[in-house]
Amino acid sequence: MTTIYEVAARAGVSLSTVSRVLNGKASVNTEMADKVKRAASELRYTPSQKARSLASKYSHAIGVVLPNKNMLFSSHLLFSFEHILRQYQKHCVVAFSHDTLESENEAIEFLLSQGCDGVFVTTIASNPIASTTQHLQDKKHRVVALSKSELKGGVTGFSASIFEVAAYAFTQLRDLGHNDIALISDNSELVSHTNDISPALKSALSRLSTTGSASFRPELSVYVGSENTDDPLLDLLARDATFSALICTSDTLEQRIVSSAKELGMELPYDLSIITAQSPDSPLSTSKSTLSYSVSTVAYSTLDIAKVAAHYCLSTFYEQAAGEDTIDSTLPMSTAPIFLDYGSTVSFT
Amino acid sequence: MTTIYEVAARAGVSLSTVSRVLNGKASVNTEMADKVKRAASELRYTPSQKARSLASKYSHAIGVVLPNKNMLFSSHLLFSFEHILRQYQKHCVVAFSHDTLESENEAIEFLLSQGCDGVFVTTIASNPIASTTQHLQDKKHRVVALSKSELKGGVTGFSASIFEVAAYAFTQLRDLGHNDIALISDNSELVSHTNDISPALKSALSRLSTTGSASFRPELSVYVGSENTDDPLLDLLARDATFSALICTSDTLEQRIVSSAKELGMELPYDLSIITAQSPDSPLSTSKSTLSYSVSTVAYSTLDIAKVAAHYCLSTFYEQAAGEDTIDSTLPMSTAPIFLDYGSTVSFT
DNA sequence: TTGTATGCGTTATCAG
DNA sequence: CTGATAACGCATACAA
Repeated sequence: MTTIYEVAARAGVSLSTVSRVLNGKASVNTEMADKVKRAASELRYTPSQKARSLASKYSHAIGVVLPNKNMLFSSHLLFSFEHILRQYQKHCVVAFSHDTLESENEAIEFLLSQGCDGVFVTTIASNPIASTTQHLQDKKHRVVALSKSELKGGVTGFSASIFEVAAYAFTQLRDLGHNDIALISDNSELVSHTNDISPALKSALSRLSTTGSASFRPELSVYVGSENTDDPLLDLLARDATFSALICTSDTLEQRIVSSAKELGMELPYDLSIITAQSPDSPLSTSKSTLSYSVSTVAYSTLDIAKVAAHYCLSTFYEQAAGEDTIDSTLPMSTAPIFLDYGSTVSFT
Repeated sequence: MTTIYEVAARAGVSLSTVSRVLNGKASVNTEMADKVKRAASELRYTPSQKARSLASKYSHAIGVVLPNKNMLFSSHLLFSFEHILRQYQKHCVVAFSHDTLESENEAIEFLLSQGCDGVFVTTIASNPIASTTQHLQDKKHRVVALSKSELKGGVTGFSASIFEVAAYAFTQLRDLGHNDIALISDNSELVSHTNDISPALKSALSRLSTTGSASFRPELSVYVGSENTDDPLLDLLARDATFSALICTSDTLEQRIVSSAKELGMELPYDLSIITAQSPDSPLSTSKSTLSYSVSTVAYSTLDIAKVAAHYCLSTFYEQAAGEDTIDSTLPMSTAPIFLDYGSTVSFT
C-alpha cells in the first residue's frame, strides 16, 4: 500500500501539499502541483478511504435500504442509483428490510452504525415512513426517503406515487386532443368515495397543468369507473359516459378493458385510446411487445427516480449541492419526474 | 459521538480493557467485563467503524459486483447474501457491471479502492471470470467468484451451472424409481456433440451418486434428444426411445413438451414424469402455480448459493473460518447445493 | 489479567 | 502559499 508520505517524498514536498493538490481544496503552485500529480500517478497512489473517513467528516458511503417486495423494481432503481453516485466517488452499502417497520429501522440503524454518511430508504412497498417519523426525527438530515405517499414530519425525501403517474397520463391524453377521458380504478389515491377523482390527483393535475406545455383546459370532462365489476368498460358505458380515451391503473385491468372493447366492436386506438398508469412499485411487465393493439404505458422511470434520489442524497448528506444540472440532464429533473419506461411500451399511432 | 474513552472513564478502567471486552479477544476479569458492558450500554456506545478499520486490518466491508442482466436472480441472491453477512457484522457494498469485462474490472477495482476487504463477483451472466483470470491473479485472495462454468487460474469461488442442476434432476428421478430417463437439450454443457450427455454432466452425476442417499445404479439408461426440432418429444419417441421420465432445461421447452405429451394422449405424471432443470441465471418464472399438470422444477436456491458464497467470503477474506455449521444449517451446504426453489413449484404426486 | 504507548493514513489547524 | 503538528477513534504489541 503506497501512502501519501511516499508521494510527498518522491515529489519533494510536504504531505500537506500533496493532500491539498489531490483534494483541490486550497490553491497550490502550478509546478508543485504537477510534480505531485506525476509522483502520485507514477506510484499508482490510491488514497486510503479508511484513513480518509477517520480524519474527515465523511466516509463517502451511502446506505440504501431495500424492500423485500418488488425486487425487480428496486434492483433497477439501485442499478441507476449506484451508477450515478459512483461518478461522485460515493459507494452504496445495501441492507434489506423485510417489509416490516422493525426490520426497516434495524436496517437503517445498521447502515448508520457502519459509518454511512446517510441512508436512502426505498421501502415504498410497505410505506412505513409516515409512521416511523418519530424514530427518524433526530436523524432527519441523514435519511432520504422514497415513499408512495407524502412524507410527514419534515423527513427529507420525495414520493413516487400512482396519482402523479395518473396525472401525467391525463395530460398526455389531453395533449393528444382528448377532452373526454375516463378513469377506471378502485385505488383510493385516485378515486374518492364520491366516485370522483381524488383531491391528491386533482392537485397533481393542476401542478402539471401549470408547468405543462399545453394550456390548462377546464372543459376537460372526466368519467370515473370502478374496476370492481365484471365488465368495467361496459359498466361505465351503461352510465351514458362518452369518452374517447381511457386510463386504467394496472396491466391486468388493461387486459380486461382491451378484450371487453374488442367484444364491443371497438377499434383501438381509433374508437378508444387506452393508457395504463403503472404504479412505481408494481412489477413491470415486459410482455407488452406481444400486444397487437395500441396501448400506451406511462410509469416512472427508475432512472429518473434514481436521479432525484441521488440529488437529494448528495445535497442532504454533503454540502455538495449536486444541482439538477450537475447530474447528466439529458432528461429533465423535478420532484416528480415521469417518463415512459421500458422499451417494451407500444406507443400511440 | 460517544467514544471508547468515555466508556473507559465511566467504567473506571483503561481503554484497552474496554476494547478487549467488546471484542472478546483476550480474557478479562468477569466483574470488570460487566462494568464495561454496563457502561457501554448506558452510554449507548457504538464503536466507530471508521476508526476500527484504520487501526485494524479489516473494514468489514464486502464488495458485491452485480450483473446488469438477470436482475431478479441477482437481487434475490443479494438479499440472502446480505442477510447472512449482517449477522457477522459485515456490510455489503454493491457495484454493478454492465456485462462487459471492462466494466466488471472497473467495479472490482472501485470496490477494492473503497476499502472493501474483498469482493464477491456474481457476474455469471457474461461469465468473464475465465478470461479475466490474468487480471485477478494478484488479488486472488480478495476475490470470490460465482461462475457459470468452472473457475480457472486458482481463483477462489464456485460454479452454479446447469449441469449440476441437471445432475440433481437425474438423481431425483432415479430415487423415484425411474431407470429410463430422457434428456432434451441443446446446451453443450449437457449434451456433447455425439448426442450423449456431456463429460461435465457425467462427472457431476458421479459426484452426486457417491454422496447421494441412494446407491449408484449403473443400469440407468439415458436418451438424449435435441430441442431444436418441431416436436422434440415426438422426435425422441420416433427413435425407439423408451423412457418413463424426462428432463428439460427451460420453461419454454417444458411448455412444448407438455402440450406435445398431451396431444399424444399421455397422462402426466403417470405415463411420463417431467422435470425442469432451471439454469441458475434464468429468470425464475413464478407462474408455475397456474399449471394443471404435475411438473417439478429443480433449480439452485438463491439462498443456498448465498450461503456458499458467504462461506467462501468469510473464510477467504478473514481468518474466521465460518464453517459449514457456523452458518445456520437448516439446509445442508456443499459446493453445489441444489434445491427446489420458489414455492410455485408443483411437486410429483 | 490490566494499563500504557504507539501506529494506522488522512484531514485540518495552525504558524511561518 | 507551504510545512509542521495535532487530532480522528480504535487496536495492539509491550510493559507492568
